[in-house]
Amino acid sequence: MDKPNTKRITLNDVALLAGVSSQTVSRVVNNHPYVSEDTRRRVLTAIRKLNYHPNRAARSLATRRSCTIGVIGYDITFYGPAQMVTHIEQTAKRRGYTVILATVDSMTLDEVSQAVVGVGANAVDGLLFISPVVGVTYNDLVNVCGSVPFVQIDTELFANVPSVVIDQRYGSQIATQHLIDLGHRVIAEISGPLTWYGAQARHTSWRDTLLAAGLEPGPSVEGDWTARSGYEAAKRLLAQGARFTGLVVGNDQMALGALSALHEHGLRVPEDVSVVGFDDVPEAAYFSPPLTTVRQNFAALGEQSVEYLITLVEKPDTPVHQRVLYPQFIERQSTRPPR
Amino acid sequence: MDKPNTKRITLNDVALLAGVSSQTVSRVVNNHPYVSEDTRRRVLTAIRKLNYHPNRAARSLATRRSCTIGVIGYDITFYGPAQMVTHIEQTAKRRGYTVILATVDSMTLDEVSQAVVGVGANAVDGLLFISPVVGVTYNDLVNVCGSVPFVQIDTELFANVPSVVIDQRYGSQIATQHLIDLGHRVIAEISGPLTWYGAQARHTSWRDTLLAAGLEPGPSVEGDWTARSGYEAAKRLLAQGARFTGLVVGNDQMALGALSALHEHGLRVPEDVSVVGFDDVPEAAYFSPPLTTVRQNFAALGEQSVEYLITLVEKPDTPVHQRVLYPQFIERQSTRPPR
DNA sequence: ATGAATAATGATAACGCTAACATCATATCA
DNA sequence: TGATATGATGTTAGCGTTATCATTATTCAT
Repeated sequence: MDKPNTKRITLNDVALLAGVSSQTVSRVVNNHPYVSEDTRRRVLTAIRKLNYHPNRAARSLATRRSCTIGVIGYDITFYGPAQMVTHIEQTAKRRGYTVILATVDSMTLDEVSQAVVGVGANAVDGLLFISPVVGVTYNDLVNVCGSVPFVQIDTELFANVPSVVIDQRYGSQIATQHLIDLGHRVIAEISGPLTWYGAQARHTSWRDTLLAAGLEPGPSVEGDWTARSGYEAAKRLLAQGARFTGLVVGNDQMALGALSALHEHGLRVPEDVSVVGFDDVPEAAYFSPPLTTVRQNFAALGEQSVEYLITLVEKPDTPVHQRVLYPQFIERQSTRPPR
Repeated sequence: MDKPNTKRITLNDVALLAGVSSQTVSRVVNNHPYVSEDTRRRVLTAIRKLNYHPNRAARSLATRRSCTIGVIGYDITFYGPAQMVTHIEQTAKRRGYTVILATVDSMTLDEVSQAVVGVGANAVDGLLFISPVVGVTYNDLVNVCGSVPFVQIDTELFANVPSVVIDQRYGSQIATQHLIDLGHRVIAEISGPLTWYGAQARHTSWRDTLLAAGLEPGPSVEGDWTARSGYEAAKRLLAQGARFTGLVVGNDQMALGALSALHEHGLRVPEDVSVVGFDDVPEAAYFSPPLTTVRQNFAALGEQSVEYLITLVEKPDTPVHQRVLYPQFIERQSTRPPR
């Protein structure tokens, strides 16, 4: 199908074959006006015959645009981030953009700026930071990104920076309130790592909701999002002899671990303890018992951040703002009134 | 930190400031020999002062290399693929390469070639296909990729194409044999979608292993990898009145669904039915009961495929081969001898 | 019929970098 | 001492596009 001796096909080759100037071919390729129907057809035929594809590097050198966005992600193997990355890529593709991916091990200024350089700050029209943890500040990012517009995803709530976030405070509130409304009076928590904005928000909101209801916050232990850590956190809670009947957990994986620990301890869910998770991973409905949880729309998070970023790229003077999405409460069988 | 009026900093600006030619700056940037310690230092200082970063597009236009690899993935939200993507990116970074990501909804020739073009076949030094499903053939890919080297991951076993795969046939064999060795005689299966090479391999191997042991393969139902489908598949199995005591499931998520269905049906695991999964997702140890499963090393899959691809990029006449990795059996509490 | 608008094309110069060659010291050897 | 190697630099010419300007043919109103 291809030439054996791989010589790159350029605009000029097409122009020669079509009997026009390379500039005209460029016009056809870029859908510019002022090309007669006739030549357009001839050029298109030549393009197809030679299997020509424009060279991105050359184009972006001439245009100073790359139609590429960089995604800098912190730990994208978890369900949420993986979901986001997928939807970011799909939305970008739909809008004619390509995605360059880079991961960082920590959100330090050093690592992040290295990632930005790696992604090639000047080879990218915009940057997306999946930055759910405390680390570089907005001002750091401004410095690192220079004139490249960027959007942060899943970052601090109510910060006036270009970002798209979920109001997890609200999510945790409805989860906790749900347990209160069922009649629970001692409600413990297994939180995510408090270096994460989301974990922080959920934790604070759990406490505040209890206080607002005139209840003393139950014991709280910190996990690291994994099922294992949820298991261990629950063990620790039980070892402390805490007598809670409600348990709010920072995500579904940890909730699974907690379920396992409670079970081992001879406690039944929901008869003895009600458990509510966070995220609504696809598996949550098949835990035993099916998990009451708070659904986060990671897909929307990904999509909207890309849309926002592209707006910023194409209209640089768009005012900065934070878009806030709301999670949704999902009631299943892991919660019920205390006995 | 940056100039307010965003003028791009070029090699020339650095050269001017350092009082050398732009070529010398280029030499410094690319660590070429024949630059005196003294000028090198001067140039580096100038680079730092101006915060210069080489322009990728220009460089790759001049070099005809991009130090970028394209990853074309089919459904990367599942645990395995997400794991792979992460490790691909990390390995690539370590080796000085950047990753461009593209997803396809199906492995059809059409979609795949579109993705390859989208990724910019000519803006990429090599391509990685996460192609676990039946679809485009090796020859299709050769045509689509032209002279760009590529490696397939997690594809057909024993195909003599540049690829890195896990021997899932073997994995399913040890899983099934484990149940046989425990004394189970009726062993059912919930397979993944048989359009996936892996699902196919596991399915065939489950059957073959039983036949080799002189046993009749139990009933088999097809799922779609989700917990929901595992739940429904198990329901269907039970509705058929199948009297199996062993159940081999195509992945851990479906196994979770099956666990839930068995539980609902009043069957205890492992007392009444032994269940073995596949993948060893981090949650599997916290299912109830903890799941016996077959661990796949997705990290290694990702790493090795990148290493292989880079070899292909840098030494184009490397002979084609398939690297095969082996899964590992993990015994937990969901399997035991039948009563 | 004339000038002005407009459609269709081509020519030329960037874009920022590196490869390849050219140059000029300086060091090394017979 | 002259010939030769080699270290350190500069010059020039692309890489494959697109922007910009220039040119020609065509249409249309006056």
